[in-house]
Amino acid sequence: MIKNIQQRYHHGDLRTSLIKATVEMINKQGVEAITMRSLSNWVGVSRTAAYRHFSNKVDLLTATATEGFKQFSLALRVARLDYSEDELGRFRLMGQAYVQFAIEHSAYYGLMFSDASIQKTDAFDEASSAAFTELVDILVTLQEANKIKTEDPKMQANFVWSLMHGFSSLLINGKLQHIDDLSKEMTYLDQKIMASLVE
Amino acid sequence: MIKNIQQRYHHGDLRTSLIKATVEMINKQGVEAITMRSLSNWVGVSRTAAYRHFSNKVDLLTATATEGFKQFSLALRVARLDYSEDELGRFRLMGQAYVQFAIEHSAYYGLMFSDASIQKTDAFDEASSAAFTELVDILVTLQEANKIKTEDPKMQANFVWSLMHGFSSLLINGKLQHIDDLSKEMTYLDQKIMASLVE
DNA sequence: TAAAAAAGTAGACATCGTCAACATCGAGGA
DNA sequence: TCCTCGATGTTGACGATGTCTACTTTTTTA
Repeated sequence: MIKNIQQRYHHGDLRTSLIKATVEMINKQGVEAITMRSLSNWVGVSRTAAYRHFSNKVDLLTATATEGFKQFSLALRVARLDYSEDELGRFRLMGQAYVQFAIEHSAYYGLMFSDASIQKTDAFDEASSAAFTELVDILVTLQEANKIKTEDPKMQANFVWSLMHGFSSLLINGKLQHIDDLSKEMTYLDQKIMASLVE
Repeated sequence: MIKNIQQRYHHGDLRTSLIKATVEMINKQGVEAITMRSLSNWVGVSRTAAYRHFSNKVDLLTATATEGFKQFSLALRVARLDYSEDELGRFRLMGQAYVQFAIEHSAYYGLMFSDASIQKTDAFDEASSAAFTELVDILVTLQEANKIKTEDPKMQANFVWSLMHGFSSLLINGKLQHIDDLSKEMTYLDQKIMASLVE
Protein backbone atom coordinates (compact mmCIF):
# COMPACT_ATOMS: atom_id res chain seq x y z
CA MET A 1 0.00 0.00 0.00
CA ILE A 2 1.27 3.37 -0.97
CA LYS A 3 1.72 5.74 1.94
CA ASN A 4 0.08 9.11 2.09
CA ILE A 5 2.41 11.77 0.76
CA GLN A 6 2.43 13.71 4.00
CA GLN A 7 3.57 10.67 5.90
CA ARG A 8 6.39 9.55 3.69
CA TYR A 9 9.80 9.56 5.29
CA HIS A 10 11.42 11.06 2.23
CA HIS A 11 9.84 14.24 1.02
CA GLY A 12 10.66 13.97 -2.65
CA ASP A 13 11.64 17.47 -3.63
CA LEU A 14 12.47 19.20 -0.39
CA ARG A 15 14.92 21.69 -1.82
CA THR A 16 12.39 23.20 -4.19
CA SER A 17 9.63 23.09 -1.59
CA LEU A 18 11.78 24.95 0.91
CA ILE A 19 12.50 27.73 -1.54
CA LYS A 20 8.82 28.02 -2.40
CA ALA A 21 7.90 28.07 1.28
CA THR A 22 10.52 30.76 1.89
CA VAL A 23 8.99 32.98 -0.77
CA GLU A 24 5.47 32.47 0.56
CA MET A 25 6.49 33.16 4.10
CA ILE A 26 8.37 36.33 3.17
CA ASN A 27 5.33 37.52 1.27
CA LYS A 28 3.08 36.91 4.25
CA GLN A 29 5.28 37.81 7.19
CA GLY A 30 8.50 39.39 5.96
CA VAL A 31 12.08 38.12 6.05
CA GLU A 32 12.55 38.57 9.78
CA ALA A 33 9.75 36.08 10.42
CA ILE A 34 11.60 33.29 8.65
CA THR A 35 12.98 30.58 10.89
CA MET A 36 14.37 27.23 9.88
CA ARG A 37 11.92 25.60 12.27
CA SER A 38 8.75 27.27 11.03
CA LEU A 39 9.85 26.67 7.46
CA SER A 40 10.44 22.97 8.06
CA ASN A 41 7.20 22.72 9.93
CA TRP A 42 5.31 24.38 7.10
CA VAL A 43 6.72 21.94 4.58
CA GLY A 44 5.94 19.04 6.92
CA VAL A 45 9.42 17.95 7.74
CA SER A 46 11.56 17.96 10.86
CA ARG A 47 13.63 20.90 12.16
CA THR A 48 16.94 20.06 10.63
CA ALA A 49 15.94 18.40 7.39
CA ALA A 50 16.76 21.56 5.48
CA TYR A 51 20.42 21.12 6.36
CA ARG A 52 20.61 18.21 3.90
CA HIS A 53 20.06 20.74 1.11
CA PHE A 54 21.41 24.03 2.41
CA SER A 55 24.45 24.50 4.57
CA ASN A 56 22.68 27.10 6.71
CA LYS A 57 19.95 29.72 6.77
CA VAL A 58 21.90 32.33 4.81
CA ASP A 59 22.59 29.70 2.17
CA LEU A 60 18.87 28.98 1.86
CA LEU A 61 18.00 32.65 1.56
CA THR A 62 20.76 33.18 -0.99
CA ALA A 63 19.50 30.25 -3.04
CA THR A 64 16.02 31.75 -2.90
CA ALA A 65 17.32 35.11 -4.10
CA THR A 66 19.24 33.36 -6.86
CA GLU A 67 16.06 31.65 -7.99
CA GLY A 68 14.40 35.06 -7.89
CA PHE A 69 17.01 36.51 -10.23
CA LYS A 70 16.47 33.64 -12.63
CA GLN A 71 12.75 34.29 -12.81
CA PHE A 72 13.44 37.99 -13.08
CA SER A 73 15.76 37.51 -16.05
CA LEU A 74 13.12 35.30 -17.61
CA ALA A 75 10.45 37.97 -17.20
CA LEU A 76 12.73 40.52 -18.85
CA ARG A 77 13.56 38.15 -21.67
CA VAL A 78 9.90 37.38 -22.34
CA ALA A 79 9.24 41.09 -22.75
CA ARG A 80 12.22 41.36 -25.05
CA LEU A 81 10.89 38.62 -27.29
CA ASP A 82 7.46 40.15 -27.82
CA TYR A 83 7.62 40.52 -31.57
CA SER A 84 4.35 42.40 -31.79
CA GLU A 85 6.53 45.40 -31.01
CA ASP A 86 9.56 46.86 -32.72
CA GLU A 87 12.93 46.87 -30.95
CA LEU A 88 12.34 50.14 -29.17
CA GLY A 89 8.86 49.02 -28.15
CA ARG A 90 10.31 45.84 -26.70
CA PHE A 91 12.80 47.88 -24.70
CA ARG A 92 9.93 49.83 -23.21
CA LEU A 93 8.06 46.64 -22.47
CA MET A 94 11.09 45.49 -20.50
CA GLY A 95 10.74 48.56 -18.33
CA GLN A 96 7.14 47.70 -17.60
CA ALA A 97 8.06 44.08 -16.97
CA TYR A 98 10.71 45.23 -14.51
CA VAL A 99 8.32 47.18 -12.33
CA GLN A 100 5.62 44.57 -12.69
CA PHE A 101 7.93 41.85 -11.44
CA ALA A 102 9.00 43.97 -8.48
CA ILE A 103 5.38 44.57 -7.51
CA GLU A 104 4.09 41.06 -8.06
CA HIS A 105 7.10 39.35 -6.50
CA SER A 106 8.03 41.90 -3.88
CA ALA A 107 9.29 39.17 -1.57
CA TYR A 108 11.72 37.96 -4.17
CA TYR A 109 12.66 41.47 -5.15
CA GLY A 110 13.36 42.64 -1.63
CA LEU A 111 15.50 39.60 -0.93
CA MET A 112 17.39 39.85 -4.21
CA PHE A 113 18.59 43.33 -3.38
CA SER A 114 18.99 42.93 0.37
CA ASP A 115 22.62 42.84 1.37
CA ALA A 116 21.72 41.90 4.93
CA SER A 117 20.07 38.47 4.65
CA ILE A 118 22.24 37.20 1.83
CA GLN A 119 25.81 36.21 1.17
CA LYS A 120 26.96 36.35 -2.44
CA THR A 121 27.95 33.14 -4.16
CA ASP A 122 29.11 32.44 -7.68
CA ALA A 123 25.66 31.18 -8.63
CA PHE A 124 24.08 34.31 -7.21
CA ASP A 125 26.45 36.66 -9.01
CA GLU A 126 25.90 34.78 -12.23
CA ALA A 127 22.11 34.96 -12.00
CA SER A 128 22.24 38.58 -10.96
CA SER A 129 24.51 39.75 -13.77
CA ALA A 130 22.48 37.78 -16.31
CA ALA A 131 19.61 40.19 -15.71
CA PHE A 132 21.92 43.17 -16.11
CA THR A 133 23.33 41.71 -19.31
CA GLU A 134 19.81 41.44 -20.68
CA LEU A 135 19.58 45.21 -20.41
CA VAL A 136 23.01 46.02 -21.81
CA ASP A 137 22.38 43.71 -24.76
CA ILE A 138 19.23 45.43 -25.93
CA LEU A 139 20.86 48.83 -25.53
CA VAL A 140 23.73 47.73 -27.75
CA THR A 141 21.27 46.43 -30.31
CA LEU A 142 19.33 49.68 -30.24
CA GLN A 143 22.51 51.67 -30.75
CA GLU A 144 23.53 49.52 -33.69
CA ALA A 145 20.12 50.10 -35.27
CA ASN A 146 20.50 53.84 -34.69
CA LYS A 147 17.40 53.93 -32.56
CA ILE A 148 19.12 55.57 -29.59
CA LYS A 149 22.14 57.75 -28.94
CA THR A 150 25.60 56.29 -29.35
CA GLU A 151 27.01 56.37 -25.84
CA ASP A 152 28.79 53.95 -23.55
CA PRO A 153 26.03 51.31 -23.26
CA LYS A 154 27.13 50.40 -19.75
CA MET A 155 26.54 53.96 -18.64
CA GLN A 156 23.18 53.95 -20.30
CA ALA A 157 22.39 50.66 -18.60
CA ASN A 158 23.48 51.96 -15.21
CA PHE A 159 21.23 54.95 -15.72
CA VAL A 160 18.17 52.94 -16.70
CA TRP A 161 18.83 50.27 -14.10
CA SER A 162 19.23 52.85 -11.33
CA LEU A 163 15.99 54.52 -12.28
CA MET A 164 14.04 51.27 -12.49
CA HIS A 165 15.48 49.86 -9.30
CA GLY A 166 15.04 53.08 -7.38
CA PHE A 167 11.47 53.49 -8.50
CA SER A 168 10.55 49.87 -7.82
CA SER A 169 12.10 49.63 -4.40
CA LEU A 170 10.76 52.98 -3.23
CA LEU A 171 7.36 51.98 -4.55
CA ILE A 172 7.41 48.64 -2.75
CA ASN A 173 8.49 50.26 0.51
CA GLY A 174 5.82 52.92 0.21
CA LYS A 175 8.36 55.72 0.16
CA LEU A 176 7.00 57.40 -2.96
CA GLN A 177 4.33 59.83 -1.96
CA HIS A 178 1.11 60.74 -3.68
CA ILE A 179 0.91 58.02 -6.26
CA ASP A 180 -2.76 57.61 -7.09
CA ASP A 181 -2.23 56.55 -10.69
CA LEU A 182 0.67 54.16 -11.15
CA SER A 183 0.40 53.90 -14.92
CA LYS A 184 0.50 57.68 -15.22
CA GLU A 185 3.67 57.74 -13.14
CA MET A 186 5.22 55.00 -15.25
CA THR A 187 4.33 56.80 -18.45
CA TYR A 188 6.12 59.85 -17.11
CA LEU A 189 9.24 57.82 -16.39
CA ASP A 190 9.03 56.19 -19.81
CA GLN A 191 9.00 59.60 -21.45
CA LYS A 192 12.00 60.72 -19.45
CA ILE A 193 13.97 57.63 -20.39
CA MET A 194 13.08 57.92 -24.03
CA ALA A 195 14.01 61.59 -24.13
CA SER A 196 17.31 60.77 -22.45
CA LEU A 197 18.28 58.01 -24.82
CA VAL A 198 16.83 59.04 -28.15
CA GLU A 199 18.71 61.63 -30.16
CA MET B 1 35.88 61.64 44.78
CA ILE B 2 34.43 61.49 41.30
CA LYS B 3 34.20 58.00 39.93
CA ASN B 4 35.72 57.02 36.65
CA ILE B 5 33.21 57.36 33.85
CA GLN B 6 33.37 53.69 32.95
CA GLN B 7 32.49 52.68 36.48
CA ARG B 8 29.54 54.97 37.09
CA TYR B 9 26.24 53.28 37.72
CA HIS B 10 24.41 55.72 35.49
CA HIS B 11 25.83 56.06 32.05
CA GLY B 12 24.81 59.63 31.38
CA ASP B 13 23.62 59.56 27.81
CA LEU B 14 22.94 55.94 27.06
CA ARG B 15 20.32 56.52 24.40
CA THR B 16 22.66 58.52 22.20
CA SER B 17 25.57 56.19 22.85
CA LEU B 18 23.52 53.18 21.84
CA ILE B 19 22.55 54.75 18.55
CA LYS B 20 26.16 55.68 17.85
CA ALA B 21 27.30 52.19 18.73
CA THR B 22 24.63 50.75 16.44
CA VAL B 23 25.91 52.79 13.51
CA GLU B 24 29.51 51.81 14.18
CA MET B 25 28.68 48.15 14.50
CA ILE B 26 26.64 48.14 11.32
CA ASN B 27 29.52 49.78 9.50
CA LYS B 28 31.96 47.19 10.77
CA GLN B 29 29.92 44.02 10.79
CA GLY B 30 26.57 44.62 9.11
CA VAL B 31 23.06 44.70 10.55
CA GLU B 32 22.79 40.96 11.13
CA ALA B 33 25.71 41.14 13.55
CA ILE B 34 23.88 43.52 15.86
CA THR B 35 22.76 42.02 19.14
CA MET B 36 21.42 43.82 22.17
CA ARG B 37 24.04 42.10 24.27
CA SER B 38 27.09 42.98 22.17
CA LEU B 39 25.80 46.51 21.84
CA SER B 40 25.37 46.91 25.58
CA ASN B 41 28.73 45.33 26.17
CA TRP B 42 30.38 47.71 23.72
CA VAL B 43 28.88 50.70 25.48
CA GLY B 44 29.91 49.29 28.86
CA VAL B 45 26.51 48.63 30.30
CA SER B 46 24.58 45.53 31.25
CA ARG B 47 22.53 43.39 28.85
CA THR B 48 19.14 44.89 29.48
CA ALA B 49 19.99 48.51 30.11
CA ALA B 50 18.96 49.44 26.58
CA TYR B 51 15.38 48.54 27.43
CA ARG B 52 15.12 51.68 29.57
CA HIS B 53 15.41 53.72 26.36
CA PHE B 54 14.03 51.50 23.62
CA SER B 55 11.10 49.15 23.89
CA ASN B 56 12.91 46.49 21.87
CA LYS B 57 15.55 45.86 19.21
CA VAL B 58 13.39 46.97 16.30
CA ASP B 59 12.64 50.17 18.15
CA LEU B 60 16.36 50.84 18.59
CA LEU B 61 17.08 50.20 14.91
CA THR B 62 14.15 52.38 13.88
CA ALA B 63 15.39 55.19 16.09
CA THR B 64 18.81 54.83 14.51
CA ALA B 65 17.31 55.02 11.03
CA THR B 66 15.30 58.06 12.07
CA GLU B 67 18.47 59.76 13.26
CA GLY B 68 20.00 58.83 9.91
CA PHE B 69 17.21 60.58 8.04
CA LYS B 70 17.70 63.68 10.15
CA GLN B 71 21.38 63.86 9.26
CA PHE B 72 20.53 63.08 5.67
CA SER B 73 18.06 65.98 5.47
CA LEU B 74 20.68 68.18 7.03
CA ALA B 75 23.27 67.20 4.43
CA LEU B 76 20.79 68.00 1.65
CA ARG B 77 19.90 71.30 3.23
CA VAL B 78 23.54 72.32 3.59
CA ALA B 79 24.02 71.75 -0.12
CA ARG B 80 20.90 73.76 -0.83
CA LEU B 81 22.21 76.71 1.12
CA ASP B 82 25.53 76.96 -0.68
CA TYR B 83 25.14 80.46 -2.04
CA SER B 84 28.31 80.32 -4.09
CA GLU B 85 26.05 78.67 -6.65
CA ASP B 86 22.84 79.79 -8.32
CA GLU B 87 19.59 77.92 -7.65
CA LEU B 88 20.14 75.36 -10.38
CA GLY B 89 23.72 74.85 -9.23
CA ARG B 90 22.50 74.24 -5.70
CA PHE B 91 20.06 71.66 -6.98
CA ARG B 92 22.91 69.82 -8.63
CA LEU B 93 24.97 70.06 -5.46
CA MET B 94 22.12 68.34 -3.66
CA GLY B 95 22.46 65.43 -6.04
CA GLN B 96 26.13 65.13 -5.23
CA ALA B 97 25.40 65.45 -1.54
CA TYR B 98 22.85 62.66 -1.83
CA VAL B 99 25.28 60.14 -3.27
CA GLN B 100 28.07 61.31 -1.01
CA PHE B 101 25.95 60.73 2.08
CA ALA B 102 24.97 57.28 0.88
CA ILE B 103 28.62 56.35 0.36
CA GLU B 104 30.02 57.88 3.52
CA HIS B 105 27.19 56.68 5.74
CA SER B 106 26.33 53.44 4.04
CA ALA B 107 25.32 51.88 7.35
CA TYR B 108 22.78 54.59 7.97
CA TYR B 109 21.64 54.56 4.37
CA GLY B 110 21.11 50.82 4.23
CA LEU B 111 19.15 50.86 7.45
CA MET B 112 17.06 53.88 6.44
CA PHE B 113 15.75 52.09 3.39
CA SER B 114 15.60 48.56 4.79
CA ASP B 115 12.04 47.45 5.37
CA ALA B 116 13.20 44.30 7.15
CA SER B 117 14.98 45.56 10.26
CA ILE B 118 12.69 48.52 10.86
CA GLN B 119 9.13 49.26 11.82
CA LYS B 120 7.77 52.64 10.80
CA THR B 121 6.80 55.10 13.47
CA ASP B 122 5.44 58.63 13.30
CA ALA B 123 8.88 60.05 14.07
CA PHE B 124 10.42 57.92 11.35
CA ASP B 125 7.86 58.92 8.73
CA GLU B 126 8.29 62.55 9.67
CA ALA B 127 12.08 62.46 9.36
CA SER B 128 11.86 60.49 6.14
CA SER B 129 9.40 62.77 4.41
CA ALA B 130 11.34 65.84 5.52
CA ALA B 131 14.13 64.76 3.20
CA PHE B 132 11.70 64.24 0.36
CA THR B 133 10.15 67.65 1.00
CA GLU B 134 13.60 69.20 0.70
CA LEU B 135 13.67 67.95 -2.87
CA VAL B 136 10.13 68.92 -3.82
CA ASP B 137 10.70 72.40 -2.43
CA ILE B 138 13.68 73.23 -4.58
CA LEU B 139 11.94 71.84 -7.66
CA VAL B 140 8.99 74.15 -7.01
CA THR B 141 11.36 77.08 -6.58
CA LEU B 142 13.15 76.22 -9.81
CA GLN B 143 9.86 76.03 -11.67
CA GLU B 144 8.77 79.40 -10.33
CA ALA B 145 12.04 80.91 -11.50
CA ASN B 146 11.51 79.34 -14.93
CA LYS B 147 14.73 77.39 -14.63
CA ILE B 148 13.11 74.02 -15.32
CA LYS B 149 10.04 72.67 -17.07
CA THR B 150 6.65 73.30 -15.55
CA GLU B 151 5.44 69.85 -14.61
CA ASP B 152 3.92 68.21 -11.56
CA PRO B 153 6.80 68.76 -9.12
CA LYS B 154 5.94 65.58 -7.26
CA MET B 155 6.44 63.57 -10.40
CA GLN B 156 9.70 65.32 -11.03
CA ALA B 157 10.72 64.61 -7.46
CA ASN B 158 9.78 60.95 -7.75
CA PHE B 159 11.87 60.74 -10.90
CA VAL B 160 14.95 62.36 -9.41
CA TRP B 161 14.56 60.53 -6.11
CA SER B 162 14.21 57.16 -7.82
CA LEU B 163 17.31 57.78 -9.87
CA MET B 164 19.39 58.94 -6.91
CA HIS B 165 18.21 56.18 -4.63
CA GLY B 166 18.61 53.49 -7.24
CA PHE B 167 22.10 54.61 -8.13
CA SER B 168 23.21 54.98 -4.52
CA SER B 169 21.88 51.68 -3.29
CA LEU B 170 23.13 49.72 -6.28
CA LEU B 171 26.48 51.41 -5.87
CA ILE B 172 26.70 50.57 -2.17
CA ASN B 173 25.76 46.96 -2.79
CA GLY B 174 28.27 46.63 -5.60
CA LYS B 175 25.58 45.82 -8.15
CA LEU B 176 26.70 48.44 -10.67
CA GLN B 177 29.32 46.94 -12.91
CA HIS B 178 32.38 48.49 -14.40
CA ILE B 179 32.54 51.72 -12.49
CA ASP B 180 36.18 52.79 -12.52
CA ASP B 181 35.49 56.50 -12.46
CA LEU B 182 32.68 57.46 -10.12
CA SER B 183 32.73 61.18 -10.89
CA LYS B 184 32.44 60.44 -14.60
CA GLU B 185 29.41 58.29 -13.90
CA MET B 186 27.86 60.98 -11.76
CA THR B 187 28.48 63.62 -14.39
CA TYR B 188 26.63 61.43 -16.87
CA LEU B 189 23.66 61.15 -14.52
CA ASP B 190 23.75 64.88 -13.88
CA GLN B 191 23.52 65.55 -17.61
CA LYS B 192 20.58 63.18 -17.97
CA ILE B 193 18.71 64.83 -15.13
CA MET B 194 19.37 68.30 -16.44
CA ALA B 195 18.27 67.35 -19.94
CA SER B 196 15.12 65.81 -18.50
CA LEU B 197 14.12 68.79 -16.42
CA VAL B 198 15.33 71.78 -18.39
CA GLU B 199 13.23 72.94 -21.32
C1' DT C 1 15.06 65.57 53.47
C1' DA C 2 11.94 61.98 52.24
C1' DA C 3 9.80 59.84 48.57
C1' DA C 4 9.12 58.83 43.95
C1' DA C 5 10.83 58.51 39.38
C1' DA C 6 14.53 57.30 36.36
C1' DA C 7 18.27 54.40 35.10
C1' DG C 8 20.84 50.19 35.51
C1' DT C 9 21.55 45.05 36.95
C1' DA C 10 20.88 40.01 37.41
C1' DG C 11 17.99 35.89 36.93
C1' DA C 12 15.13 33.27 34.14
C1' DC C 13 12.96 31.41 30.03
C1' DA C 14 11.32 30.48 25.39
C1' DT C 15 13.10 30.44 20.81
C1' DC C 16 16.53 30.06 17.44
C1' DG C 17 20.45 28.12 14.45
C1' DT C 18 22.99 24.26 14.04
C1' DC C 19 26.16 20.17 15.29
C1' DA C 20 26.36 15.08 16.22
C1' DA C 21 24.51 10.67 16.32
C1' DC C 22 21.00 7.72 14.78
C1' DA C 23 17.05 5.96 11.51
C1' DT C 24 14.97 5.07 7.11
C1' DC C 25 14.66 4.83 2.32
C1' DG C 26 15.88 3.90 -2.66
C1' DA C 27 19.07 2.18 -6.19
C1' DG C 28 22.34 -0.83 -7.97
C1' DG C 29 25.77 -4.69 -7.76
C1' DA C 30 26.62 -9.51 -5.75
C1' DT D 1 16.76 -11.66 -4.61
C1' DC D 2 19.29 -9.72 -1.04
C1' DC D 3 22.67 -6.63 0.74
C1' DT D 4 24.93 -2.62 1.10
C1' DC D 5 25.72 2.19 0.69
C1' DG D 6 24.72 6.87 -0.15
C1' DA D 7 21.09 10.13 0.24
C1' DT D 8 17.70 11.91 3.02
C1' DG D 9 15.22 12.72 7.31
C1' DT D 10 14.84 12.62 12.71
C1' DT D 11 15.88 13.45 17.58
C1' DG D 12 18.83 15.23 21.26
C1' DA D 13 21.66 18.73 22.80
C1' DC D 14 23.88 23.25 23.35
C1' DG D 15 25.17 27.99 23.17
C1' DA D 16 23.40 32.50 21.80
C1' DT D 17 19.72 35.72 21.66
C1' DG D 18 15.59 38.84 22.86
C1' DT D 19 13.16 40.20 26.52
C1' DC D 20 10.15 39.75 30.92
C1' DT D 21 10.35 40.28 36.08
C1' DA D 22 12.12 41.64 40.24
C1' DC D 23 15.64 44.05 42.49
C1' DT D 24 19.27 48.03 43.23
C1' DT D 25 21.22 52.48 42.76
C1' DT D 26 21.04 57.16 41.58
C1' DT D 27 18.72 61.55 40.56
C1' DT D 28 14.90 64.57 40.89
C1' DT D 29 11.40 66.78 43.12
C1' DA D 30 7.93 68.22 46.38
